[in-house]
Amino acid sequence: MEDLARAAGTHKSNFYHHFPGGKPELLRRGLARGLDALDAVFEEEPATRGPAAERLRYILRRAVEVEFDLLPEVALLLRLRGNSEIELHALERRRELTRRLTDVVVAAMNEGGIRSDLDPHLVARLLLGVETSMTEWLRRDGPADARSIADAMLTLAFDGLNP
Amino acid sequence: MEDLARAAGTHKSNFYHHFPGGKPELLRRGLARGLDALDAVFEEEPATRGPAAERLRYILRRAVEVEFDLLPEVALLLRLRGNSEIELHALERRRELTRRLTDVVVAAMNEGGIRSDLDPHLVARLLLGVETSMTEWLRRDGPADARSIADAMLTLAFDGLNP
DNA sequence: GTCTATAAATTGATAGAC
DNA sequence: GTCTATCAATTTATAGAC
Repeated sequence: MEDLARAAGTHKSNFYHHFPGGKPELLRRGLARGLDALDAVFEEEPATRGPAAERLRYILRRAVEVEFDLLPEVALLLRLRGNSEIELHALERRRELTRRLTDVVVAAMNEGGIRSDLDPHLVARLLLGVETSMTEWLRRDGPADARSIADAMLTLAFDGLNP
Repeated sequence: MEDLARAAGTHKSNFYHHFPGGKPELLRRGLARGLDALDAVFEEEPATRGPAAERLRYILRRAVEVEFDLLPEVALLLRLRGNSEIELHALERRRELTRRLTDVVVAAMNEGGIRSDLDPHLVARLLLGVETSMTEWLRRDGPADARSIADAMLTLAFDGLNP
């Protein structure tokens, strides 16, 4: 909290004065921002219509963009342990995200848009794992932009490494 | 430390009595175990000879097995922040692992074993990201074993989702 | 609104009895 | 070797002056 107040150019006491709720509320809001942004992707028009395989591609691409925009918040989602009510609630929301992604994977399999010989829940977890693990090395000022990273990620996920 | 001592069926003081170095040494050893195990995979015979694409498949498969065997230790590698000398050293070793994996990816590309239109360093990061993110949901007593998870992961990475 | 000072709780670690 | 008691540092949070 000392470091945060310093970064904001003030003191801890002033920070608490202007920000009721303290550390737990800070965590709650950060997690909510990341989760809301990822939830919102599923509500975007291209994520709700058309072939499920295309919706899946869209969602994965937009998720990379969200990570670029909300890097600290999404990074929090990678580090949840469930050590408090706030973390438990965020974990449940993260699981709900996995379920929504799984639903799209299942739909794409049923439509024949993607291969159907893999466990859809496992596929969703692996895809979400690639996404969230990016927060470890993504930098908004890094050499690659969101689009090129999403391109590579989608090529890897859909076309595979085989030549 | 209280929780750890309790889990070991004793008290903090007794824990410190039998384990010089305290918390930092505990972290150092945990990280070293995970890193040593992953390093060792690269030294195994199938990882050192034959087509690079096959070596890559072998390394990724063995990494899943290592995660099953050393779940808590490998999970630590996902949460490094560099807040101490110990973490900085572990981060450097984790980067070295990424470099070794990148080398195999580059070799596979040069041999024509995998597609070469992607940035090899990015590919290595994405693959390592899938691996490390598994520690979030892998359970040794879970429904799937290491082999079937590795199978699915390799199918996804090499053949892709396209039908 | 912003500061200094300090309370209150947690926790990494040790002393010392037995 | 194992325990109780406690220290000491850290850190979350507040009181109260200005």
